[in-house]
Amino acid sequence: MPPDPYQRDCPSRKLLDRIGDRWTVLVIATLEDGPRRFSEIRRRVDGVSQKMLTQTLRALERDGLVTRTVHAEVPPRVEYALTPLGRSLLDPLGALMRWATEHLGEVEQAQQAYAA
Amino acid sequence: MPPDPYQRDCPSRKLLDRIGDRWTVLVIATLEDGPRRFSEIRRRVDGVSQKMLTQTLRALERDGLVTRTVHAEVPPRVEYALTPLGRSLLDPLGALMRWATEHLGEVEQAQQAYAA
DNA sequence: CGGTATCCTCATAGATACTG
DNA sequence: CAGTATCTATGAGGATACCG
Repeated sequence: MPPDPYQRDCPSRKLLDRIGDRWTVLVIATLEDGPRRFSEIRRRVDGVSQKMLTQTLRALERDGLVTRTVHAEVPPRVEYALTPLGRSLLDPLGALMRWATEHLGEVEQAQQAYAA
Repeated sequence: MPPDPYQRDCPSRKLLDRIGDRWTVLVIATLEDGPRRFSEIRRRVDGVSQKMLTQTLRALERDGLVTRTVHAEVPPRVEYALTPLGRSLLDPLGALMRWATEHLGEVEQAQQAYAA
């Protein structure tokens, strides 16, 4: 029996939740073109708090989507990069982001029509 | 300037949040093969409360992704169906669900490795 | 620089009860 | 059947302070 996110206790539902998470989507996309430092990601993903970014990155690390590399320098430099598994998420998440930006106008029109 | 979900106040970010929502994903997918009644959707999406399902469906209706049709019968029959705009989300969301089910095993392995 | 720890709040999911 | 209304509590997430 394959995983079934329609079932409430199937682990795939939790996974689906996490990969659709607001910060996860943007963080993964940020790492598309190569390793990035903590502060670079934070600047790129406007509005993410340090706490949430740390939390999101830890979860991605645990799930094997991202690696964390500490360079022994002063000041410390920490770089995050996508694993092959993480890279395999780029297409699905990219499609989602593209949908949101491309269809935003239609959605806003629908909202105005609905208000009336 | 196109919508940019990296910006905290861009409406596309809210939209992205909503289409990645746990219930939204499953509800949209449930409507893939045609109109469904409220109770059918509720049974299919295991664990969703009446409140959350109503809320999710209302949001989808407002955003122009789903239509709501009340059939004047006793007992009342209410059917939900995807609009063309809603159908255009099937591919991106389907890809996301497929990713979650196909890579669940790898993620779980990574989690076990991380624990050690 | 890149965190961790703590506190606090406020949104929202869930449970429950009621209705056209 | 398909909701609405109300209450509660839980936990996501922000603010702040401190640390290696």
